[in-house]
Amino acid sequence: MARGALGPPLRETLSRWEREQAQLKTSVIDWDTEAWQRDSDFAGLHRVGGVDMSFIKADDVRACASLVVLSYPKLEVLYEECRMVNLTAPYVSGFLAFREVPFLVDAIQRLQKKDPNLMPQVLLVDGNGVLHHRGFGVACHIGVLTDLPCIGVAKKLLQVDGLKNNDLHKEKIQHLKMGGDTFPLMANSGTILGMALKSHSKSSKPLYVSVGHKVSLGAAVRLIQACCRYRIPEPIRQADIRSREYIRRTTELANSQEAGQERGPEGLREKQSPTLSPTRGLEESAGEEEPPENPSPGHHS
DNA sequence: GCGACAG
DNA sequence: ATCTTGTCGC
Repeated sequence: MARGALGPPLRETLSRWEREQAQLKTSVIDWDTEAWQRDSDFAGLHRVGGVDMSFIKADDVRACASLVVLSYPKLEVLYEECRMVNLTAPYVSGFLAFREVPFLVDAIQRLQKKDPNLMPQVLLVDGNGVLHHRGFGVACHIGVLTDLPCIGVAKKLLQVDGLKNNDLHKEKIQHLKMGGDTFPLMANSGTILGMALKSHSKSSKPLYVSVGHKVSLGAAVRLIQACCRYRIPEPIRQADIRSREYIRRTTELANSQEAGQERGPEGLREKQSPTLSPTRGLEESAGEEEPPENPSPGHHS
């Protein structure tokens, strides 16, 4: 029941989500709003945030949401939070935000309350900004809800508005020579939706950078490049690493308790936040299991 | 029927 | 997103 069995209730949810995106979209600001964005060395920029979520295979409900804040330009971790959450929405391409954003915004707001001095001045988001079916990807969504400058960083091209991952596109990628090289991603309308960026000399795959909120595309690309020690910009990479590790330790703990203890449902459950107010979404998303998919065995050189 | 499908 | 080891190269 991956995509075929999604019934009428989901269809209604999707149109509700579309309306919500359209409404929030009117607040997106796609130009520089901070002085540091206009400075070639980002003078005045000291804290860059990154958010990401990791999931458990064979568990449709529990996931780990992670927020990190790194210093700039040294890219050292100043703040880190990982938290287990209960998902309320499935993943649907074009609606990623409704699956992940509530927990990430929560994390931002907790930081704001707990340690305002560590609030990031810009947030890097795993996914797209305006490079999106309706021009309102997850990076825009978080930006509007938090009022933070946000940048969308996707690892794969979302083929929308005439953008195609075809031979021409792959050829352009081949032509990217050194780290920092880019080419524009132009929609049918002539609008530049984002930039393909070779973020690291040794990576053949580019990043797809797009405006989320309160940044220009030029500043976004420059900052992403400045944050890349490896292919993935360090704030997102650290959030990813830490959330995966958190999941790994959590499932390990669960397994050891199930094996060692006869039955101890109390010890582990305490780690979850008791005060989650799930946004009204799909009630049935926590229902069934899915048989694992068998990917065809890839064989390259 | 075929292809696409951010995470 | 997740399932997964070693391997080739600097």
